[in-house]
Amino acid sequence: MNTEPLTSEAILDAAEAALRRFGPAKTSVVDVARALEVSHGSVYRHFPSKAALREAVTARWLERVSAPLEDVVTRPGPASRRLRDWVALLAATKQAIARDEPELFETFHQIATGSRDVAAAHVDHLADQAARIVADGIAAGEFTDGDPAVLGRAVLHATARFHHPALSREWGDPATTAADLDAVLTLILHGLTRPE
Amino acid sequence: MNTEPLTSEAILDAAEAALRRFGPAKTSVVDVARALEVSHGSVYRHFPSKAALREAVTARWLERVSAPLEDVVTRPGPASRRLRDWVALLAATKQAIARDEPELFETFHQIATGSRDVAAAHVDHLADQAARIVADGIAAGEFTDGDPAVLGRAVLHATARFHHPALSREWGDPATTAADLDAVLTLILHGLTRPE
DNA sequence: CGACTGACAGATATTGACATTTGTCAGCGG
DNA sequence: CCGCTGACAAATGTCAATATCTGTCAGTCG
Repeated sequence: MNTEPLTSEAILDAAEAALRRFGPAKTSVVDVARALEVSHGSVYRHFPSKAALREAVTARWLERVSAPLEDVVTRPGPASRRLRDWVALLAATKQAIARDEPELFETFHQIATGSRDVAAAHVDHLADQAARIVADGIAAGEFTDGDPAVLGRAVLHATARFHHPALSREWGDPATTAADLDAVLTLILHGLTRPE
Repeated sequence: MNTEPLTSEAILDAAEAALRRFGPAKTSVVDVARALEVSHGSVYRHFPSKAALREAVTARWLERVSAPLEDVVTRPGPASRRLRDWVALLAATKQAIARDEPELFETFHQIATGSRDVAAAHVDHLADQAARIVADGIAAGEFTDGDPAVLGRAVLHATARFHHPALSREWGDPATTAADLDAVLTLILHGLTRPE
């Protein structure tokens, strides 16, 4: 048969492919093992449970979501522009996946609501990225003073409607959604209160 | 038997009581009719379907949510204070119901996701209330210029995490949640950009 | 020896016969 | 007449028998 050794990476690839094809409800560990032409017992040598396997798939997938965002965080330019682009990219990415890969998106959402750890780590990661842009803006004198950690978290919360999976049903027409997000971003950047 | 005529209001009362007692999944039209000591056929003379009946219950219940908010909209005082209180009251009301009346809350959420009309009307109503406070603030020179309708909607969207039923799972500790909402409200009212 | 298998027990999901519910309507009674 | 009833068909829900799946582990193979 196959002389290649079975790796965790190969299992993750097969698991992701199976989740894409069958969806979270219809994907069994046996399905994944069958695709790799091994017994399902072998899969359990690499992952302690089905839940752990699905979490690993989700973690890897979330990493692929946040990696391109990192570029926006570290690139040069005004913080206000980068914060706008960062949120817009985050929202566009999540919305595109919800539209084009509903199976994987549902898996992610299920795990995010089920086991808190993976989701919480992702949220912390995003909040940190936002906080770093805010910190840059404060350092450059572009933004008003404040705790970057608190402000980054607030930016993420204020834009939750446009990137939180639980609200994917609200994402109707992309143009309207983009306009609504733009209004919220303008509100965050300018604020309501008139400067003295 | 009972000589009183059967009214839509009486049916709504009975339906709400039944939903509270049995929950949305276990409440049948027959249950509602039995409580009123009529046949279930009579209920269908007042509401064309079970879905319509549940929507009517939800609409009446949503009205009871937004009525107290109206007081905050029309009362005197600075717009910034009223906007803060309005959002805080909206969030606190939704969160209290999610905690204390999970049955009714689940019914509402189910209908909100299922049939768009009732939910959309409620969202429009709330956006309008926010817009009126914003309009007051602009008229008083307290807020910067802008379209109140757009800004009211943006305020509702930016605070969705704290009152949208789909995100009720995120409402963990009330103190932390209140602090997070406070950070978002401060962000909205002050904005990030430093005034020149 | 270490990676893998395959049989196994307990947990979970599927199926299909059965019961309840939704929604309609002809007709009863005030 | 008008509001209500109750019998009914179709849709939906329930439940127990059955099948599949998860997770374990003693044993096989290279």
